[in-house]
Amino acid sequence: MTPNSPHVKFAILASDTAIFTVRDGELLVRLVNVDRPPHFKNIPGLPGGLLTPKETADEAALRHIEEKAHIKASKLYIEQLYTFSAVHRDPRGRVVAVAHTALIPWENLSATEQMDTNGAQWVSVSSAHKLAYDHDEVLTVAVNRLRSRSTYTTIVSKLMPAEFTLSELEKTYESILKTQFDKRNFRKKILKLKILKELPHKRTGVAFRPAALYTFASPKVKEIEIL
Amino acid sequence: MTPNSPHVKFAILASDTAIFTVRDGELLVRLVNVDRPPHFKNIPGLPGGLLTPKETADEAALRHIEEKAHIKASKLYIEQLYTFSAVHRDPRGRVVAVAHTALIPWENLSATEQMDTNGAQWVSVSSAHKLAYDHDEVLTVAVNRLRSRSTYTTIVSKLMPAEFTLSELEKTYESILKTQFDKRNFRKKILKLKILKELPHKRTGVAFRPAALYTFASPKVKEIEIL
DNA sequence: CCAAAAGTGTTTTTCCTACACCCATGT
DNA sequence: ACATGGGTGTAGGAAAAACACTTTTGG
Repeated sequence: MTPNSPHVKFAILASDTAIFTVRDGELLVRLVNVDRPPHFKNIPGLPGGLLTPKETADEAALRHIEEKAHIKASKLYIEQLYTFSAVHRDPRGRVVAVAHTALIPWENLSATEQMDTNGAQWVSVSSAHKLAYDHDEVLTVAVNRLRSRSTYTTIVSKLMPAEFTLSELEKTYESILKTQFDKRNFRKKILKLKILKELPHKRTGVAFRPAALYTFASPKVKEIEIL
Repeated sequence: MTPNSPHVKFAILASDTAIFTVRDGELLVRLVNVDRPPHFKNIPGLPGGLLTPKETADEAALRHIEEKAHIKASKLYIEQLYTFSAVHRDPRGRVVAVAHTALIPWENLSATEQMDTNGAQWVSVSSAHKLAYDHDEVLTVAVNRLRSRSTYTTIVSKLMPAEFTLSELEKTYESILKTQFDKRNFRKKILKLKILKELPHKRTGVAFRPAALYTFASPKVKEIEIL
């Protein structure tokens, strides 16, 4: 069996993505409408689709994000998650899916991207169930991996806007990990890691004491014990 | 483009595996001979091969491990690593590879499995270079992931035999992480985690004080801060 | 009795946790 | 002046790090 034997070209490759953001202390995922009768009639699912011969799994993921989730792909951070290769995961035939996780700060979304449009919508992760294909499983793996990676990498940086307060960062961690932190201890811990830079200006236009603004010192997601 | 259009079945799926073991404080990887002229003439590479329509990526990985690395697959622990989908990663055509990491304690290998046979050989990770296909990259990703996971999961349990001493466990960590630990502090730390069970008997037949034997309390690989 | 690895305890320092009040601003 | 979230310090306990000698066995 070699790559030139036509009979080995049986599989179809797909790419599905769990796109996350955090709004008002809640972890959201972007779902799209899946309408593929007879198996799926207007069922929510993760945005995704087939690979073309000339693109990598990442490129296909980004393309389908634009086409189906209606979010500009260049604004997203994307990571490969897991490849789902169960023989009957797609009822229509053998489709192997390379799943991805994508992250975007809510503030970086345009007004239309924040909206529910063209069958795409932002849904709280806790209420995203009964998805098409094996997307319940994909989403579970994605959320678990995001939780896990939040504790030993700087991946949360990809959910924060360019400038943010320490309280906002704390709320983001709390919404991902579903825990509460002590404000003073959280600040001490994060600042000791030296992964943030304090900015010279402060948040203005609020009806209370203006908070100091921070930014991540490096755009790279680094492995470092966080919490 | 649907799964029924024949032109989307362009890709060939493969599965490659980095099989690791530790012998004498050295991390080894199993390499096989790749002989696919004109591109690869007797070049070392990771064991792997194509998927058939009826098997998952994991099943294909285990099958190729038996066929090419000549190691009984049921003895291995296997985890999916990453899917490599670069368009030209295989010079013969579009082949997407789902790479895996497999682990086995050296002591669990049979005499023939420990040997270099049929083009398969155990090679120190530090001297495994110039591999076929993109296997240099695959191996780098595999080693980095193994290192990383050693610090926050109990994955090292899959490199330890059923019974081992604390010194042997320490040496295994040291060979993976390329660091040295203080014997006393290492013991305190590991024992405090309660992931080991002390066995009632001791190592016999050695020309020095017999060491207490331990085993992992659970066969599962768990996420827990280790080092 | 020697060689070899096993096993152990203390001190110091760092880190974690729990906890409550004053501060700066806009309205 | 008040409402709102911002920002801070300390004490006590736990964990980490540094460090060297005694023990047990086979030969």
